[in-house]
Amino acid sequence: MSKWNPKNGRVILHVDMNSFYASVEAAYDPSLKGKPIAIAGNPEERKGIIVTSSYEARKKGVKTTMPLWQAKKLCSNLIVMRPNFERYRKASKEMFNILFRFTPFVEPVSIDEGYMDITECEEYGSPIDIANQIQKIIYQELDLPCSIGIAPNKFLAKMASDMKKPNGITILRKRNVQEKLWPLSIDHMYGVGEKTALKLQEININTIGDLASANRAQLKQLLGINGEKLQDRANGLDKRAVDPESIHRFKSIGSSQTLPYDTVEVQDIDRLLHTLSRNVANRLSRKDAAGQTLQLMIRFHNRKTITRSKKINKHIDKEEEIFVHAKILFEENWDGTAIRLLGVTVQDIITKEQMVTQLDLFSYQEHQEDEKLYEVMTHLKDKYGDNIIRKASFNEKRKFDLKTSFQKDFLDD
DNA sequence: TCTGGGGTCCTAGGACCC
DNA sequence: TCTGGGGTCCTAGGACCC
Repeated sequence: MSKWNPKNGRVILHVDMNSFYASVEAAYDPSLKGKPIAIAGNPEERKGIIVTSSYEARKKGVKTTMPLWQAKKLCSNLIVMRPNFERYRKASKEMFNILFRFTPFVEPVSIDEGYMDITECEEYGSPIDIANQIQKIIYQELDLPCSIGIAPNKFLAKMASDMKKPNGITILRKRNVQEKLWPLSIDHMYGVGEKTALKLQEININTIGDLASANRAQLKQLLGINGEKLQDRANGLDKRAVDPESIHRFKSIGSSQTLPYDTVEVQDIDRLLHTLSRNVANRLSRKDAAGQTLQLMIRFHNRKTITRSKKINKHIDKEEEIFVHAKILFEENWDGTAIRLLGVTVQDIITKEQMVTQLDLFSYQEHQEDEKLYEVMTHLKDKYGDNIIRKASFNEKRKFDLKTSFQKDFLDD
């Protein structure tokens, strides 16, 4: 077997579990196998939409996010189950542990899919051998089906894993892009959603091949930087590394909930805000983290949705702190009409460990500077009054530097 | 009879600083 | 009375994904 050669490039796998939640349920209760299953929320609480469905249900036209009543109309013998996230998280963990047997370069991207960089995994055989082994082990040990894409980069691997479902293994080499990728409809491209597809179709870009050869300047004008990124991908180019650490660098933690009925009752609203704040606080505490920005989402009765956020002068992680800030934002932004959904998210998250480091730096450097500046400002305010800064004209302002000339003025005094 | 909940990344305008 | 432009932070919203 040939040694690794930089010229050969990387070998990336994308492992994608097939109708994951439904498959986990069927593995748990084998009597469900071969039957049309759907995982859906409770319609009594206005959460009756399809989260996932088995292939048997999909054959009848059942699709993710479809309202439950609509799915039942298409598939009268549909077996409907509530989601059991504990069960799915456990299966997910076991699945990723199997991937880690081959390499530490595993990047989970969601509960049911992940990338692997197997460039240096020759000891386990060729890429296709490895994909076969992974698929077999996941099936034997967990009784779960998956599709695997093999390619020189993440984008192509992702597109490849989508080509054969369920239980597929697809190799997508750069030299096959023209034949295998370009004929695909533009709305099948990863990264192209409904809005972008419409925009592209308007300028006569209907396939991935059309995008690959489109006028780059026009794309940039239409979609901004994303236009160039998508065109590179359409040409099979994607330099993103498989990053096993990305899972640890989470940036926000949030919780949102649709109310069983629209409400204007302050008790209902407060109860929900407390529940959401508690959810977020619990998850922050499990990750030993805190965040500096609080975001509130309000969906009104007419589905109009707004988000309002506020940066706070400290990192927060307790239920009460989160609640108080969420409540303030709510009061500032509620027009008194009925509420459908509320969401609370903590952003700008850092771990407690990082917080200690930052605090140390702050107290030894910036804090001292701040104190000096505060003295200066107090002095100037006493001398010139409260509006000194606001009164200064543009011209005067640009001549002065708060930190230097104000201090100089003060020290010369 | 409609349309959940968890995220990430990007953009854009105004404030503010230099 | 005339008067710039670049960089960063904050906030709101949009697009996308599973």
